[in-house]
Amino acid sequence: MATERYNPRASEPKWQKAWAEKKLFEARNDDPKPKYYVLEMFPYPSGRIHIGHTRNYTMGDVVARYKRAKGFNVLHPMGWDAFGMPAENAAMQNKVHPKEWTYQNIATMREQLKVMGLSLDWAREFATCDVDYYHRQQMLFLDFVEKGLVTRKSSKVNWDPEDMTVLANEQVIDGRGWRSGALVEQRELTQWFFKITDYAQDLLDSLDGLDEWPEKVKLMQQNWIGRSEGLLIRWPLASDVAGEHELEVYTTRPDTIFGASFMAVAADHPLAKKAAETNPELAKFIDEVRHMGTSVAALETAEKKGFDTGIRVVHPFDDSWTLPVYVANFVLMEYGTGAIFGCPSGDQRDLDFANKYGLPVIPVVMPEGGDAKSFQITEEAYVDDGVMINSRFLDGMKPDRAFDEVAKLLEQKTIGNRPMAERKVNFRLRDWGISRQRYWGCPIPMIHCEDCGVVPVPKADLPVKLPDDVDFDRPGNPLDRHPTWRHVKCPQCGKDARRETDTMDTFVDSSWYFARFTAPWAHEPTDPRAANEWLPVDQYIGGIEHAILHLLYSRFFTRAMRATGHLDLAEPFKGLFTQGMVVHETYRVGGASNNGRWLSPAEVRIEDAEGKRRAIEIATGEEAAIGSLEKMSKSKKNTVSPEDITDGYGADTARWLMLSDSPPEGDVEWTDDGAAGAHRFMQRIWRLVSTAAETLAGVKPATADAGEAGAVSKATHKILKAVGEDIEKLGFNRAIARIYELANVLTTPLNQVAEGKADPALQGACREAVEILVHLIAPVMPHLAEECWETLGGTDLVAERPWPVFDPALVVDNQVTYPVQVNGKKRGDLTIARDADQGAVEKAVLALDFVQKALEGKAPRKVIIVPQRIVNVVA
RNA sequence: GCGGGCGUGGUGAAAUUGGUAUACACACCGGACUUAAAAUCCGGAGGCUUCGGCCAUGCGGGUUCAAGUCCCGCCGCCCGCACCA
Repeated sequence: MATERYNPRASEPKWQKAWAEKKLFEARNDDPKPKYYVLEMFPYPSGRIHIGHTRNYTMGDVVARYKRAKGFNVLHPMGWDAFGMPAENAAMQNKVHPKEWTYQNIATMREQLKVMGLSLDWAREFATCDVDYYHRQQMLFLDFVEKGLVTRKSSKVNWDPEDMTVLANEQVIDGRGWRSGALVEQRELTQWFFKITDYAQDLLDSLDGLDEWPEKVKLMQQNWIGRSEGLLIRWPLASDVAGEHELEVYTTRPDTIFGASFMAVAADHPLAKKAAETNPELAKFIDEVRHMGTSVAALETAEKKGFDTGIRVVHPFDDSWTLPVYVANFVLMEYGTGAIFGCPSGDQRDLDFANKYGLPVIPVVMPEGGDAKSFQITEEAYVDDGVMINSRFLDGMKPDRAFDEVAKLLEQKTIGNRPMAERKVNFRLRDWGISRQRYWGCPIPMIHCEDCGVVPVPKADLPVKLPDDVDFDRPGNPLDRHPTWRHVKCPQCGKDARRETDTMDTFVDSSWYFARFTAPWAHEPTDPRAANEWLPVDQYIGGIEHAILHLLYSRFFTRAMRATGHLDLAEPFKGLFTQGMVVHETYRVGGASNNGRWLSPAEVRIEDAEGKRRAIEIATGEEAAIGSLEKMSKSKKNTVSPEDITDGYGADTARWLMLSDSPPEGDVEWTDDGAAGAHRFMQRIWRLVSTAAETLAGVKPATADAGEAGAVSKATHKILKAVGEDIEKLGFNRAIARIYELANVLTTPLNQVAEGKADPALQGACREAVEILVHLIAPVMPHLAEECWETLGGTDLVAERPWPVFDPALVVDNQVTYPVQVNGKKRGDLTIARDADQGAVEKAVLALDFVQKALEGKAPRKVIIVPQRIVNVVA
């Protein structure tokens, strides 16, 4: 009888080797089985695997192993999102080449992932910094250029003058560069853009069809795309300004046009610039606005300020009505036309502005049933639905009718030789600027020639390889000061020309890697046949932090790849799942204030004193404040590395812990107790199986339908069904609870078997139950499952075996126990044959003691019988 | 400001989507085994109770035979976007 403890450190490598030798996880593109593509967002090789990765990849692996057992040809690949700034920062700080740093990290992290026993197809592995990969990305770029999906235009960027690079908005913290701390400047730079806005409407509409995506993510994308329907109105200028005779304004509320009391334009608006030429005070104001901070805090607290340009416009419906044009600091050049008309009564911001500058406030919408004569707006704008007032021919209409009326009338009027108004759909979504003044990224394959302009690198000359001989002793882009790399002949005229030295945003790399996995050996970016066969990804799993950018870019890229013939679908991810974070409580000595000192979990000892948990710093004996659960971060030192579990308890324990207790979309707390508990359960399974294994050796699995054995079979098949359903729905925590339940149910019978006290029927049922148990734990604890299977005499691997099939006859009971309520409160139970008709159930219920007592001899008012559920007697 | 979500034991959480509230786990308590401890196994447990019951899913109301679940109003927490016209 095997009674030793299960030793994961010995077993896990053994089974990993066995799987690898049989190449069980290598997907073949010509496999006739139905396909299933499961993918976890690939990691950035920062140095070490984080516990969050462990959770993410465990979830994907459970799905992959389950689907494989269900008979699918499963593609479950892994790669590395390997370009990006941290490699360059490391180069600057530690004098190590970004390439060396990156590949070193990849090597480390690959080994860490292998310890996890993930069923990954390592044959398809690649890193986005492989020349082989970015070569294909450059091919795609050129195809996009040819298709008109790429433009080059000037745009405002956050410029870090110290690091001499463009920063993304999220890299600007309180107006300063996140790394250098230098004050960020706004600069106009000519940049490369992908024309994602061409697909704005399609990207919005297609969200509807993504019914396996979280509503939350779809909503976030919808808001990000930000579609609005409005009217473009051309207001005549009272007198021409430097040849201009109109001001174009975009509005979603043309119905409020009679409430207009001023116009406001952005500081960068052409009209503002022209007016400033002759007005030094205005020029000064515009300059001030430009230098205002762009940080969230600055915007929130910034006072609404304006400056009257002296320019006047004429109201489209009243030649005698003129309105002043202000330059205002809250109007954005990037949205609409960079100009608005202000209707103070219907917009809080406009109202504040009007009150500040003494502009008229005319209420134009009032609540239905209100009194038009007395209705006034002073401090709070009225933004709800209602009826039009003070609006001449619009009076009495609802705002949406007034909208149409104004649109209809102004469309017919003309200004210059254009209509005075046009209906226009506006999007918040901007084109995707991909230029980065960095070294460690995919070079943009373009050449600047003085005579020919911007010329694409001929495909035959690809790849444009990053030069290795670069130095990072100075800030800025090393490609810009490389002695030879940037000098090149113009492919068109042959004259000396200059390479584009910008590289692509790393989001480009991650926007098509899922397609590359389908045929990573292909010479073209994709093998369209393979891509169309495997895609869309059936189940994509990753963090919510990518809900907008990565997922939106990938959706755009798939469309662009379709337009250029690389694949033939629009939506890359059929099912999306966003998993929660791994959190841990924090410890801090020296008070909760800012001067406190954070401690790592390893530095504290938890004591239980009179029911209260206390954390004591081991080194000093000082008590530390226990802080809330927070995302693991280096600054708060509440990180736990996967090795903390795998070194002691093994990969299966780590995998089990990551999926236990908490729903996968929510945060999971890492606790020592949890890890110990998961490990205890693993040992318990091993003990259950291994102690019974000898007695069960010659026993044939059999399903029993009666007696003690029948109860075992019944419970086992019910749980088998439930676990399958839970995994399909990614309800891993529920699946695990069911498995605990099965272990609890089997404990007594299996002990009987081990003690030789079981009859043949119970032995057969137990044999079957144990086999099912082993298959049920296999997706989560694959190594233990193999060890158990071997102990039971299995000659093949669980990893290559099919998922067990439950017997439908066993999951329904012949007898049903109805809870019986009287007036909605449970008073007892009724056990009756499953197929008893309503009449029989009612008769039996009314005969029950407690029901008779409650009815006091009277007839019930009503008896509600919900078949297979509940009975309620209304007295 | 706009949009969305959440609130259930000491703790993480279940609840077939309107049908027995608290499955499963952690922690806790008791028992067995042990010289002892660990490990393991068995058992207990929402609160109050006059032992008939009564009260409990953030608070208050409503719909319903029946509400954690649906509706209305509060309170609290979390997330996303944000000067978007």
